[in-house]
Amino acid sequence: MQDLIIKIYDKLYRIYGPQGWWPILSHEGTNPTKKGVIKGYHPGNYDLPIERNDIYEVILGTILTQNTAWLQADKALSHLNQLNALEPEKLLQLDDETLKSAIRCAGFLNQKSIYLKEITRFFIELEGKVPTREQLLQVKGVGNETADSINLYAYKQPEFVVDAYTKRIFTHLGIVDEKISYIKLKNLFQFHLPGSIPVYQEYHALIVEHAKKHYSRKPYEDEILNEFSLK
DNA sequence: AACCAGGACGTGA
DNA sequence: TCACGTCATGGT
Repeated sequence: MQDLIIKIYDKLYRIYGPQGWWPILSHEGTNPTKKGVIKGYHPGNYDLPIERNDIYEVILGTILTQNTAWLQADKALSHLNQLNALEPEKLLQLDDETLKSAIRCAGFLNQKSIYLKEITRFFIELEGKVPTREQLLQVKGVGNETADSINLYAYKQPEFVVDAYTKRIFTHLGIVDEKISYIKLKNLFQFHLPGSIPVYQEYHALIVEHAKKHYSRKPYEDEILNEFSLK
């Protein structure tokens, strides 16, 4: 099992290369494997985000992309940027209708407009400090995956991110039961991996990249990771 | 023209 | 805890 988790990572990394997550608007993309939206990815650079507004932008993105294609979240961020609102104090000044129209393309506009302002107030109160997982989970609109995404990609903390794709791939391979909880699956990865921020960041991104290509429509056929199947 | 997208929340067993 | 309905828009 230990080798399995690492071997799968190695193979995905060999195939797809560094993913450059989390994409940031102001950083021009250089990842040729990505179609459509390559803007903002910064493969191989694990120092980002550095600037306060870039950290904030990553956080906004984690909310906007909930159950939504990144392309749409990216558009919403561009709209906010046009409104000069990729800064916490500015976003709070937007009236709700303006905010909703800016993020409409990302769906769930009524909830997400509330969530964005909630997380923004929380972000300001932090005053630059790194939030704990428990603190994040208390913010309305922040669940397990979003909390871990914020910690891993905005604050570079060692929290492994699990998403629907992760569960889909690893249940398909017969490595875990489909009813496994978020926390148990997360702990499985953290137990078998070195506590490396780049590895955590890449592994989740690689899972998403691989799943988009091979797990978006049933029946799932994964000739790439099939050699690791336990079924 | 259904199906899907880098989930979270509220509710009732 | 845990399963289930709901939230919304846009791409394929």
